[in-house]
Amino acid sequence: MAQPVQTDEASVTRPPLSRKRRQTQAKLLDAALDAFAERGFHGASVEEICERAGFSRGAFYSNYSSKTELFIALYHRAAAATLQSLNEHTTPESHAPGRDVSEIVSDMMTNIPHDRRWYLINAEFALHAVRNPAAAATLAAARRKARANFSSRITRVVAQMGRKLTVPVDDVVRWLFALNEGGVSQAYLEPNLLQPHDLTRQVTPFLLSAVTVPLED
Amino acid sequence: MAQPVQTDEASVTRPPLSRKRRQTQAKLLDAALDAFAERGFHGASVEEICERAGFSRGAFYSNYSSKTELFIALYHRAAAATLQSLNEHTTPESHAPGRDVSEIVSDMMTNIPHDRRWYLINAEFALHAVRNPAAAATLAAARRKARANFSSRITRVVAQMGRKLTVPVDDVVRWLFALNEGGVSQAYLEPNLLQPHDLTRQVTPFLLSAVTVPLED
DNA sequence: TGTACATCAGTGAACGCGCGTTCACTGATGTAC
DNA sequence: TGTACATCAGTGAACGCGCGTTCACTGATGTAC
Repeated sequence: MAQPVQTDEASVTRPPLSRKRRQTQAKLLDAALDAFAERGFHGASVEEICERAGFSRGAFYSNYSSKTELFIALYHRAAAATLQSLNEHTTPESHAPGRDVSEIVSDMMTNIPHDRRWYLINAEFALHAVRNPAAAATLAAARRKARANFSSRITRVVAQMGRKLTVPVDDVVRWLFALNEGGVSQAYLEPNLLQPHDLTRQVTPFLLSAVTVPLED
Repeated sequence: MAQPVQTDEASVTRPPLSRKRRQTQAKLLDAALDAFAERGFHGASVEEICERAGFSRGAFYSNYSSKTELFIALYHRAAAATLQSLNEHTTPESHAPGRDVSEIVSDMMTNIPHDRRWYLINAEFALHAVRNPAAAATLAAARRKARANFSSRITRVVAQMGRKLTVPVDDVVRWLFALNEGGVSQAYLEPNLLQPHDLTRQVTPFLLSAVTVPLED
């Protein structure tokens, strides 16, 4: 009865969903985004999600086989959207004149879109993933993609600015992401002291100066 | 009936707990540490905690008025223990000869005790705190204490090594904590790729070199 | 040192409610001729 | 264009179970004399 939206097994060909069905699922996912963000996975009831979306609980289970599956579908949708928005920001920054690598990379980092709801859902999924290897694999894969995006953009910018890195670019990206994650977390804890990207903006220039040198050619 | 262990209102003088009672509470807290770490706040049932501790649920409610209150008591106990262990590490590091500030601070950071259970409980509490101002205040206060500990130790070490900081020490400590939090989180997600303090150990030297200069006197 | 009584600490059965999930059903949409 | 039928999409009442919490109780510990 339920139509799994995500499946690990490939080769499970399924008839495409009707327009109506896709709309219903989108509304359920929108409602779930708000509900999970406000109350967390356990705190948000299936009934609340359905009410917000304007459907009955039966409709829910006609589209998703469980609350967990809905959460996973929501995660995938949001992760895909984030990745796409990263790919669209594809480094026009480096064309700006009179700026150095530190500033450009700092801008790249602070241009990472942030959304409180997505932060909360991501954090909850990450916490779940520490206890659950399958979820950890999903999350690690999503993060690898995001890091790969930054690795290639940073590599390009560094070369364009006539410099080179003294450590592997993948390490630098991990450091930047760790810094950003911790900084965003501090900001959400003390919202009147810090904005989400404040720490990242402050530290990234120091870090990039410390790991780049002029390209000897 | 229940004996609140923590109270915001001061001046509520209460007779001291008997030895037996303190033992019971300690056993319940020990059991809760394991149970909450393994299954999370919602996943761990009161019954499971009581079973692990070797008590009935009635004993539980004779000591704590609710599951939430137990969690908070657990958080305070663990936070106090962590802080105490930090205060005991009170910078004998700087006596070692032939080392620079970067290495010493890097050691300080990587000597922060880490415990998977405590990480999980802390992360869950932090997530809760983003949605709950009262919890945010509690958590922010605990973190301020931990940062203050590092601020004073770093200030001392930097001066002893004949250098000075180019940015406020409190900012540097925030950056180091953000980096550490993000790094530990990455490590718990990919435990076979990273150890909890790997990123911190790699980055701290870069960061400290970038923000210290020789002391001109 | 023994007795009577009060308080303390913990027991365990019962309650009740919220919530995830199921299922028999109905109206709407699509299809064949 | 109309009719008959099958499939689709969603309804909403009901189920049942797990879990947090309560409460009447009992045995252990402390106190007064």
